[in-house]
Amino acid sequence: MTTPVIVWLRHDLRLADNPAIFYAAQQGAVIPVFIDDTSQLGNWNTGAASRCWLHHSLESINHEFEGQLRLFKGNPQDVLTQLIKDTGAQAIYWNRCYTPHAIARDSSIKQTLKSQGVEVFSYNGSLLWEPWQVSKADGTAYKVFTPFYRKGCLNAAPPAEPLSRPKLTLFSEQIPYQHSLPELELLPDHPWKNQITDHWDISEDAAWRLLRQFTSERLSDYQDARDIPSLEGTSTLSPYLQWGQISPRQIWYYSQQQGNKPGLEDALDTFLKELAWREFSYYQLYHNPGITTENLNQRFNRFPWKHEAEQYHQWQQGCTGFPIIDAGMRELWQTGYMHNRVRMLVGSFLVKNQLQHWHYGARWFWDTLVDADLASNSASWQWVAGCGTDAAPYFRIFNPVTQGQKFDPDGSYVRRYLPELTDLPNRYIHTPWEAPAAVLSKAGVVLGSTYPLPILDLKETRQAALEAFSSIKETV
DNA sequence: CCTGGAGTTGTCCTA
DNA sequence: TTAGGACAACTCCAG
Repeated sequence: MTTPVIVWLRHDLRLADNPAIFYAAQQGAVIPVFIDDTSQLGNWNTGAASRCWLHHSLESINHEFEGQLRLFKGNPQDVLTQLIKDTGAQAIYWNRCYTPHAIARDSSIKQTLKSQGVEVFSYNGSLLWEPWQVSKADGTAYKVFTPFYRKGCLNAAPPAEPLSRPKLTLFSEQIPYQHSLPELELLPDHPWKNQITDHWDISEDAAWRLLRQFTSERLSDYQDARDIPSLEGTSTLSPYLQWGQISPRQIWYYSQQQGNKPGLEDALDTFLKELAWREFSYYQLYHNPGITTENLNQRFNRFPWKHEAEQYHQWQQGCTGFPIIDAGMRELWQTGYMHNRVRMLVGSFLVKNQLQHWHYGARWFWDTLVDADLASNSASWQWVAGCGTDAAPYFRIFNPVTQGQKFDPDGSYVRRYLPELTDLPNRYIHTPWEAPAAVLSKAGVVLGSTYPLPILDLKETRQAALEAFSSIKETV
């Protein structure tokens, strides 16, 4: 029997286009390993919704490994050292992670294992371009998306072509201290977990079904449909990307192949640009590891945030009295996902109408999103708050009523998540407080009882936000 | 070196 | 009813 080699899986739970598995398979009997890292990831341990997703991902990929996926819990350094000793593995393979703590953890482990004579091979399995390979002519990092993408990325060497799914020889000996999946306790002891996973088919095959369906049926309408939250206009591939059930390279090349038809140019370009936004988030996090907690624009360090526990709670629970906001927050709670446009609206509401710190929004999203991604989450919250790279201008304050009327004109998104408003006519679906008493009563709506009254005044809070933003201007 | 146009996702007021 | 301008400051980048 050949010497076994370890593949340490993290955010790359797929068999195809997985460089670590691909190259390990050429070397010997593969020991696929997943470790629930209980050391600490800098206060960013995997959130509850993501752990649900992870549970099902591991279950699914374990089938692909014929039940030979080895699960552990603990400090990866310790687990791997022990495992190498016990199995006689001579080499370990992994695909890179790009969050600050993972980079530090992996480079330390790499150094230690190498000093013990173990070969360590790491690959890019989750980005189109390595963050250190894209820079301006003067060598510094881009700060604006469009030149980053158009000049920096598109003029660089193209992403590697996806790798095929290798034939594997699997290591089959017993490892006495490995865990079963339930022993990892990834699922919360709460019925909420079922709501989340009922909405998703979690596997590498499911990711591909989604991509094929998206490119064949939905790409052509992507430009317009992606803004309408009641439609399935977006790809919803984000959680699969986050856990690596599909790779960005697979999406990049497959969608270009399928979208290479007259009339699809613009839609394809817009879709690829969304993948590039994911890249840009990782790029920003790599070059500014502090963005998970610190304002990129330090002027915001003196922004007069308020923290009102009750208002925060109303936002979290989707009880603000603004239907599009509440529908979004309840979509998040029920499905672990929220439509992109609605994410912007609830973000703007928390940060600008409520003047609460973006940290609170980022934390809640981190815990409740199945696609929670430290890079995208941090960069996007800073974007909404106005303190990030290429941020939304301070005066861009979304009006939840106007946005609701524009992007959910028939209220079908709102009604899906707020059944208590089902019978309200379209005319009042985004402004129930303006409905005459007779209309409310006919619809069975009692404001303040079956559905909340608005918790704030949009006009006043908008004005307060403009003043707060003007208070931190450089010239003042 | 300087100069000027452009930059993910809006809203409100005025004419 | 609809279109246009105001609402900052700053970075990137082509000329």
